[in-house]
Amino acid sequence: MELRHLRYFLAVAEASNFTKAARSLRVAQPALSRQVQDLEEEIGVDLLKRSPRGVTLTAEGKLFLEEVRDLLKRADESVNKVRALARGEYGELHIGYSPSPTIELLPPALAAFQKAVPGVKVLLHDMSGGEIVDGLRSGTLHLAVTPWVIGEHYPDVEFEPLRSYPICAVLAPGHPLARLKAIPFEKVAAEPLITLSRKDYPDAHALLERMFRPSGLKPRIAQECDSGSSVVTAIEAQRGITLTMPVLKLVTGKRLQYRPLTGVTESISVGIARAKHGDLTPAGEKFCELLRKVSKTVSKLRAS
Amino acid sequence: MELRHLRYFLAVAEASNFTKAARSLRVAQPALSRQVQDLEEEIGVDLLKRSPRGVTLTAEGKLFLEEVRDLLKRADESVNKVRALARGEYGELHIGYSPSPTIELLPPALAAFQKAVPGVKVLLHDMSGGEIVDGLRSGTLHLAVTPWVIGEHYPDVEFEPLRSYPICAVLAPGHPLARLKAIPFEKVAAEPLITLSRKDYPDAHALLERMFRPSGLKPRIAQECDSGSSVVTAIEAQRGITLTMPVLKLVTGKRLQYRPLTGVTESISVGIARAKHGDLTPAGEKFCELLRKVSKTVSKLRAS
DNA sequence: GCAGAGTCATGCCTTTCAGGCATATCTTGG
DNA sequence: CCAAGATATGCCTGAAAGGCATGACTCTGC
Repeated sequence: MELRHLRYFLAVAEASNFTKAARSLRVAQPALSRQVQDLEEEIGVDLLKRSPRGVTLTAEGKLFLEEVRDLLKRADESVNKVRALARGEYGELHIGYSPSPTIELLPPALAAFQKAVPGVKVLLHDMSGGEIVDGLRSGTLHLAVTPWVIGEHYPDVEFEPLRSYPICAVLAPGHPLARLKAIPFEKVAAEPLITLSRKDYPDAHALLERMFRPSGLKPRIAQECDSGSSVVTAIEAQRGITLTMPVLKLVTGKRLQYRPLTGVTESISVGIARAKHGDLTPAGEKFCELLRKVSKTVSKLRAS
Repeated sequence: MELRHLRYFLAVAEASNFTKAARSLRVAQPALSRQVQDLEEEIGVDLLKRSPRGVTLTAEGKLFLEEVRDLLKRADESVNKVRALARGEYGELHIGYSPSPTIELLPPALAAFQKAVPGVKVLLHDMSGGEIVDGLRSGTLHLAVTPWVIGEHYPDVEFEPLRSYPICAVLAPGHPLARLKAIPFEKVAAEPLITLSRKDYPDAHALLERMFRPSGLKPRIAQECDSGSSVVTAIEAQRGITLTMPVLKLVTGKRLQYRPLTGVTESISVGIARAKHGDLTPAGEKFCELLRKVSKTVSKLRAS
């Protein structure tokens, strides 16, 4: 049985007439007649009652007609779905991200994406840096928007920087250093530090090492937290300070003080991470394109 | 696109390997390779990533695989449904009937049928004689189990008698004639009669005429009812008597008295009515077969 | 580093079968 | 009783599915 048989049967059933169906299918009537005969023979059931003034459906034919209509419709829909997926207009896009550091990029990009390609479901996964790398390598994530320490490499994962942020000190409002407009690195280095956990955020620790190495100093890590919000709480509780990028102001508002550092060259990039060889779906590519566009707009805005 | 393409794609996707898939499909590998190429070309999407050690699915391929699995399964099920219908093991059977007169036949036949062919839904329609004839002619009903006056003919409807019942008089318990063991027809003819309505049950009236004609007497119809239960109520209320078959005892129990008639040759048959040329589904034929079987069993039982 | 085994693709030929044309058969309507 | 219109049948052709041999490529194991 082939789809041809079903298409032919459908045409005959709808026309109640071989001759007319043959015309609409642009085949000769005998060819059509034989194909339908073959179909009936193969399934072993008479579907049509032939008469010299057309055909009528048997009870079996009526049932089969319904089934065939459904089958052909589904076949069509299946092909269209796949084509839509190929055009990036259908499917799911799993994106790993860190909420706070991506606040400048992700929300506008998401809005633009949903407007441009409403057929694609975007699934956001709030994950730590380590989980993101694992997710990309295993294929669970299609891409990630995340901070990245330039110079750190993971096999099979590549990073495309979009925004670069200087590193600043974050203090509780009452902290003695808060009186300075800019804080020299040596002063900061002496303070107890609140950091993200080494297990979940190896990058953050790699960055710390890079910052401290030239000076020969050692960081005094007072506490490791497993999320950004815990860090904020710890700082408010006067347990220490932390070093991170200034965009977090957008999240923490006036609860914490941000001060630029002097004597530090390292910076934090935020951008797109993706698997090196697992090729991205068109929807994913489109999303990257939008992220780049948003990043350009934001860069201009900040420069002016 | 033909089902062949889908079957081939499915085999390749499941084997992740053209060569093995070709073996399981019993075609040569190049033939398979080309068919899948044709499929990809037709839908315009790459479904497989070829490599020198097998194939893997693209994202589009994964989606299409799911669709194809479903499609092929449904195609298979459709054919099986139609075959089951042709074998009489699937579908619906609309049966018109009169509840009381068919009490000997229908319940046992229904039970046997549901046991033998559980895939067929039997839909019972409680209808008057006239409605049954209309239903059979229009095709709403596949068949009917109903009383029939032998000798009455309707175009396009044929009747097969299964059981034949004598006609008896039905009286309220206190009725004067109830003292007789058997009632001569002339005595009955003088009584006021309760009948079914002429509009809905032309047969019942045809039967009355046949009974009265030889004697030259005229029936005194006191009341026409539109259902058997109304007749029962009217008799209990002493409005008159009625003439019908003795099986109704099984329904009315001791509420009414049944007395045989003398001097009457007419009888009432109960059996299968069906459209003359609209051929019955196999399920319908099977049901008729069971009715005949039940009728034989009952006849033997009553004879002994 | 190379041979070998495995992969999928390509070229060429054969075979199958869908499709076209002519025509037979049947029923209905005028 | 014939014409019109329906489906089925016989015969032939051509497109395309399939088979075989082979090519191109990549891993694996020696």
